[in-house]
Amino acid sequence: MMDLCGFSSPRSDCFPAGLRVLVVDDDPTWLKILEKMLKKCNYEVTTCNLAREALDLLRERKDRFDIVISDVNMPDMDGFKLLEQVGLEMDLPVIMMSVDGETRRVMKGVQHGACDYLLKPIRMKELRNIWQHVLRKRIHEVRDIEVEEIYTMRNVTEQQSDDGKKKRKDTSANKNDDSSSSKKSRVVWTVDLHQKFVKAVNQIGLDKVGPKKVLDLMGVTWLTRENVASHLQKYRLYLSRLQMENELKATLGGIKSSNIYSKDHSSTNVCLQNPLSQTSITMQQKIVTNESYKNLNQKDDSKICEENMNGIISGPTKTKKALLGDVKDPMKSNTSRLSFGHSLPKIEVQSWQEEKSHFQADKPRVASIEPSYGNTKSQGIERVTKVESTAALFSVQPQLTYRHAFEHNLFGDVAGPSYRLWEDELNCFPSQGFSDPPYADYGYHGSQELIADVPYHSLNFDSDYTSDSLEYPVIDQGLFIA
DNA sequence: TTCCGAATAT
DNA sequence: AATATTCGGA
Repeated sequence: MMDLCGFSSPRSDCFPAGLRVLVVDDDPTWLKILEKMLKKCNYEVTTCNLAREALDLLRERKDRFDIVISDVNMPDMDGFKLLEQVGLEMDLPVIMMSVDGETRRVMKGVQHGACDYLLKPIRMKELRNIWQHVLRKRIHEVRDIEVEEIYTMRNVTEQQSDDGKKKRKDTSANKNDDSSSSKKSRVVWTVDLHQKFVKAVNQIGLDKVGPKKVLDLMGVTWLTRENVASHLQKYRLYLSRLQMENELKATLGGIKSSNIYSKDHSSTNVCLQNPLSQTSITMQQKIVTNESYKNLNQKDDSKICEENMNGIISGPTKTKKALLGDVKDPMKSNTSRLSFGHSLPKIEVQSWQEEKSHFQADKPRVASIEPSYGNTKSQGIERVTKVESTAALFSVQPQLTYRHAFEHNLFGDVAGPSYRLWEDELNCFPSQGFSDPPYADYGYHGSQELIADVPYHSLNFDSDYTSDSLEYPVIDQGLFIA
């Protein structure tokens, strides 16, 4: 087992004690109460009644705190915003809290990366254990590094930073660290990241995009232009493919039936079903790429998107929030559903040991899964550091990928699905299944697993999660769909 | 020189 | 499949 004291946790000597907690709440009363309670836990407490202030504090010295506890409702800045910023900039575990336990909000919190969500009134017993999140994160970090080491053992030489180019400044937060020597971790384009990307692209305009501009706009320090370029390339491919499908559909007789690519694997084939489109598209792809890309440009793509979305999403396409809306739109295309009707595949938790050996064997870093959907040869879910591949369910299957993008989410490594904050889309959640989500009342309180032998375990969670056929929303990851 | 993007490599 | 790297050309 790991030597828990091994990782350079600041003050690892007496670990849980002295945990540096930043509490953010606009209500001074709560602030006081929390402070008191936290101090009773032997934590080192800093309070703050303004989110912005908190952010400043955090930015000032990002290594000054171990964990943040923040209220959700605050006048100066939405708690979620804060959460997001923190996740982005320093990657500290953040616990959210609020009085209401409204499912949506909790979910939103979790989706935004909260590692826990506490309901007020908060009691001691809920605070006593918050250090686990810090620990969990550390474990993850260590593991990530090990994994990377193993994974990239070979390409050691690497580019020596020859001249004084602007080197990425790398927030130690982002495990992008290339410390020690030789690791160039691959960028994982999480939904989150991709969102930023698309947002930037849209802002610039398809006609004027370039990796550089996008990179700048995205403001993700550790990304490189190459990263973006690569992604952009793929994105363009995606767009043109998208457009071609559109054209095809149009050609084939304006049947704008939404269900064309419906998931019914075996069902009576709809006249437009894939075989044709598939092939012809692939065949043409190369040729058309450029052209169509340009066309796409000229057509107002929001239109296109609308077309695509018609019927897939219930209700009219919302145009509010243009940016974000547009962002996801293209991805919405007929290639996916908003929700799908299978229960979440089962995740079998592996122990650290097992997993590790997996890596060493250079075996697929994939948890055992039980895909419940059709034809897929997909692996369904990954719960490990890198996402190697997403199921190639182009036409039909939505995918759930569990990415480490959610490192610090509530469930530790068995993260939530990687759908992400499509702000307005929470509507799309199949409400029935969620009346009693695991998030709300599940807690880590009292869980000992961390210090036990199976750090990555999510005991109860698992059963909770899988037992019922909760349906999960699928956010199209367009791009991630091959 | 820096940036692009297609092609190609991993 | 997803991302990185290369390389000829603006």
